[in-house]
Amino acid sequence: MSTRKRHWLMKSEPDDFSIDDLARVQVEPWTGVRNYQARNFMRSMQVGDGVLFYHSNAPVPGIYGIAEVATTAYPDPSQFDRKSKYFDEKATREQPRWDLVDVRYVRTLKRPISLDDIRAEADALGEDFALIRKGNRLSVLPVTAAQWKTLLSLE
DNA sequence: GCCAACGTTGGC
DNA sequence: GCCAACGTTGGC
Repeated sequence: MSTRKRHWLMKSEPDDFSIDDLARVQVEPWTGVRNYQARNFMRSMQVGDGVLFYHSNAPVPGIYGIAEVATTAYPDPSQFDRKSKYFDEKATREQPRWDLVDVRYVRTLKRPISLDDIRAEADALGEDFALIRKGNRLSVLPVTAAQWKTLLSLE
């Protein structure tokens, strides 16, 4: 099965895991997503899909780099780990609740695209762009090809 | 199934 | 650290 490459935006707190960390390790399992909508987006990802790496809770929140999806979704091991802060006692190996994908480093932006920059393009990005919708807290969200192009033109 | 209480996200 | 927004939980 093969469909066209899709695009996503994934948020990370840089104190926890930044684009520089991804550049160092190259490939990282995107652990800790505990929101069903975000999980479902990861389940629909395909290897090679483009990822905008977004820093949240940062001095300047925004897009700092590009990554790509390196695996399809599989169970997030931290849900079974009693010592992990992501442990979920309702998850079992037979019936996992939470999935993740591995993400591979592609490049760091020459110039980060700040949330302010992104908001300034709200008209071009459209009402449906979840990142700048009021109150949005999704940590994994879809980006259309047109939005991807618009965003990267701001670099 | 409703909804109040609670927890989390994330910008500021 | 504050707080608005929103998701989840659990009593009923």
